[in-house]
Amino acid sequence: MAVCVNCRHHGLCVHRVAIFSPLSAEESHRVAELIVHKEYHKGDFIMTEGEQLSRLVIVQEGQVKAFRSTADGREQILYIFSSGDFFGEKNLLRNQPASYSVQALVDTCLCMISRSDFQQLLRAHPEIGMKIMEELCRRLERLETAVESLGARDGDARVSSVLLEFAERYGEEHPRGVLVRLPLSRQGIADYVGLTRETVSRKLSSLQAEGVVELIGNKKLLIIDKTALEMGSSQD
Amino acid sequence: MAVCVNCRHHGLCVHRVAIFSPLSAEESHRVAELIVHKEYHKGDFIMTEGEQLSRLVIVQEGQVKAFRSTADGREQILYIFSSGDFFGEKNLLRNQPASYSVQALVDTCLCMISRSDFQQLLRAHPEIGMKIMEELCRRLERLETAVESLGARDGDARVSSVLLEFAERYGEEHPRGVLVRLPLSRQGIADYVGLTRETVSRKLSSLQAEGVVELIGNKKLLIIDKTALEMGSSQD
DNA sequence: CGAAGAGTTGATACACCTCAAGTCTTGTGG
DNA sequence: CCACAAGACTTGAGGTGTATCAACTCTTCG
Repeated sequence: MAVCVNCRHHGLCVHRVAIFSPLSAEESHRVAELIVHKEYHKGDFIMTEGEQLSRLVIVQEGQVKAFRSTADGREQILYIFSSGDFFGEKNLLRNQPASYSVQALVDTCLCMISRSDFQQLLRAHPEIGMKIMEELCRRLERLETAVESLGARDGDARVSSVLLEFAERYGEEHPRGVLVRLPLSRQGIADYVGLTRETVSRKLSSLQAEGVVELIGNKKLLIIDKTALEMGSSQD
Repeated sequence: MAVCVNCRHHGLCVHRVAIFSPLSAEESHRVAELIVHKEYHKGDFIMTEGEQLSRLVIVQEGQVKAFRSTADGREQILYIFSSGDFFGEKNLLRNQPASYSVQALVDTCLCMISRSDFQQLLRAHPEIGMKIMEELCRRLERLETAVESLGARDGDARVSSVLLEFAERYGEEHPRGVLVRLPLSRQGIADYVGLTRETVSRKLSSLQAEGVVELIGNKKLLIIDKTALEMGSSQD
């Protein structure tokens, strides 16, 4: 694992991260000194449930999934972290082992700050604490929505709303709708919305048959009738 | 709604709340001056999804449920807040409308601090911010577990784990096991674990038939074989 | 004591899972 | 650049757990 190529080419990774926005230019440079870079390949594990982590990890480039494994071999995906997102804060703030595993979805470059540097930074800049709090609140709200989805909505609604979520985060304009590059495989989507691979496949096929979406290979999808998805995602 | 009787009888409610523990005795008294008390009866709504709240709310005495309502009339309970817990922080930190409704499960006394007083307090005592962050992390972890439960475990496992959760929080020693005062009705438990009233009832009956628990009326339950629940909660 | 609400139990329906076969996609080496 | 193999995805048939609907019982409280 070499030093991150991106950081050398594209300037300081510190600038990509919202929680460090309160820092001045000079301070950013000083923080950049504290950062360790690491590259991972698609499929590599970055951390494992139960592990005692001692760094804050920031996604510089790429995409990772955070998930829990159940006794019977299923996975439940909790978060998808992309460029600018961070994780490991729980371990630093409460000195607790990781509550989920993290695995690279594509080749990924990460930035890491040691516990002591992070805590010093927090003390020196309380506004960073505020930024982190805001992010934790955003994350709480996402999980609240996930709980509502998994607990009170049927499969169709869950698939519709995950497509809308992906469109929001990874979609781009297209003459006939919104083109979405899916961050997850069918199995991954299934692990995210609490269904099986086969069921997700069927739901997507019927959305296509209804003319709501168009499947483009396995990694892309075109949303033609966004309104239909919005109707469907809030359950009939 | 009169001034809270409990606060007058039992001293300052500020002392019950972990996030204010960094305050000195003198400061606690000053904070107590800022607090408004309100009483609610069982069933009263304390806040409603979408509402723009302008106070931090602390549960002084009693119990409330936080939940979301779906279009088809189902409810998904997200949290049960008891004495010492707080809510509304999301609205104050990010200036966002409430993402859930809150309703009193029993007669309840609440303490409220205005947005501006709270923000002043946060600025003056960054350690309070740290305490809040810790609590947010705890809440995140609870929701992560809930997502795993709802997404990847079957009904039996969910009922077993909710019983263990209640035992942890509301259980008391008993010669034959752990006696649990249930904070929720059957419908409430169903809304918490994503099942229906009838299914919860059946699961509880069969746990009783297996000798794992003993139902005592509708509001109490004796856990006889805790190990069996622990086995069952992690799925077979 | 009676009525209303909460809980239980049974019968049936249906959504999703499981298992299995087949197809499409992707990446690799000749 | 094509051929092939491995992996990912799709589709079908059948089984299962949970929802639904309905009748009934228990609890609570005026």
